[in-house]
Amino acid sequence: MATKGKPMTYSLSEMKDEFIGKTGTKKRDAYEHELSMEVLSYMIKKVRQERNLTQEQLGQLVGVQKAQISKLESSANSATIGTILKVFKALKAEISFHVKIENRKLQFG
Amino acid sequence: MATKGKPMTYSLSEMKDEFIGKTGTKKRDAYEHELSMEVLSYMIKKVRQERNLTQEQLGQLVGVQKAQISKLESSANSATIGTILKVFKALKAEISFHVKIENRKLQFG
DNA sequence: ATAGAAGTTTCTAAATTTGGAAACTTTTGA
DNA sequence: TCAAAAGTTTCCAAATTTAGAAACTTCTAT
Repeated sequence: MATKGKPMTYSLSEMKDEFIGKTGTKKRDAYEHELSMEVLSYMIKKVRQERNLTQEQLGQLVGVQKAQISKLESSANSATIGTILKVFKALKAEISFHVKIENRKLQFG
Repeated sequence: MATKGKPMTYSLSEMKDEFIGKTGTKKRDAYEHELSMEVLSYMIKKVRQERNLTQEQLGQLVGVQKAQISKLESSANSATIGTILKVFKALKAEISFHVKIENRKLQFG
């Protein structure tokens, strides 16, 4: 898709800034928060597929029925860290957490 | 601390391989699992300190009593993803998750 | 088109987390 | 040294997650 003069590639951050709002705005915060909420569900599913496993097979590896895998893949935000780690362990996948401290003043009171 | 001839710097992975065991060994797996279990607790505390907050102040930001913050900082593995995200949001910190798929065959049956 | 595989939803009970409140312990700074 | 601040632990109840089982829906390959 050609446009006139404007570069066609943006980094993900730049796109977020432009279309969603700069880091710190309410809209961006909400977006990032929702993104984080569902990213783990997506990851579990993605890795399972990468491993060519059905939910039932993964369930066996974890030691639960397929229904629990399905629920996790649809919404992991209410799952405990321990549960998530158990699943990734069964998938032979290493998960790591990275924290970035934003340069904004905290408000409270 | 000087030694003869041997380089003094290792990457974290190399050190893990040498002192704990290669990825895939039971010992390494156990280590990684335990590490993941507690890293979030550590991160919450670290970021809070980085922000120069007491547990009570962070509690106010999150909307809970300081006791809950203390419990989270001592053991986050049983907390839900949602709870963890709520705390990091209050700390104005972005958390991201990274998954690395290990190249090992899965066994099940 | 269709049957079976794969995935989703619902109901239920047990297990566990969340959070308050208060007592307790440790740390800190004067 | 000591009092106050900061952090931890315990008890309890409400809220929520976990998991099984089964019914239901969607997907897939023939």
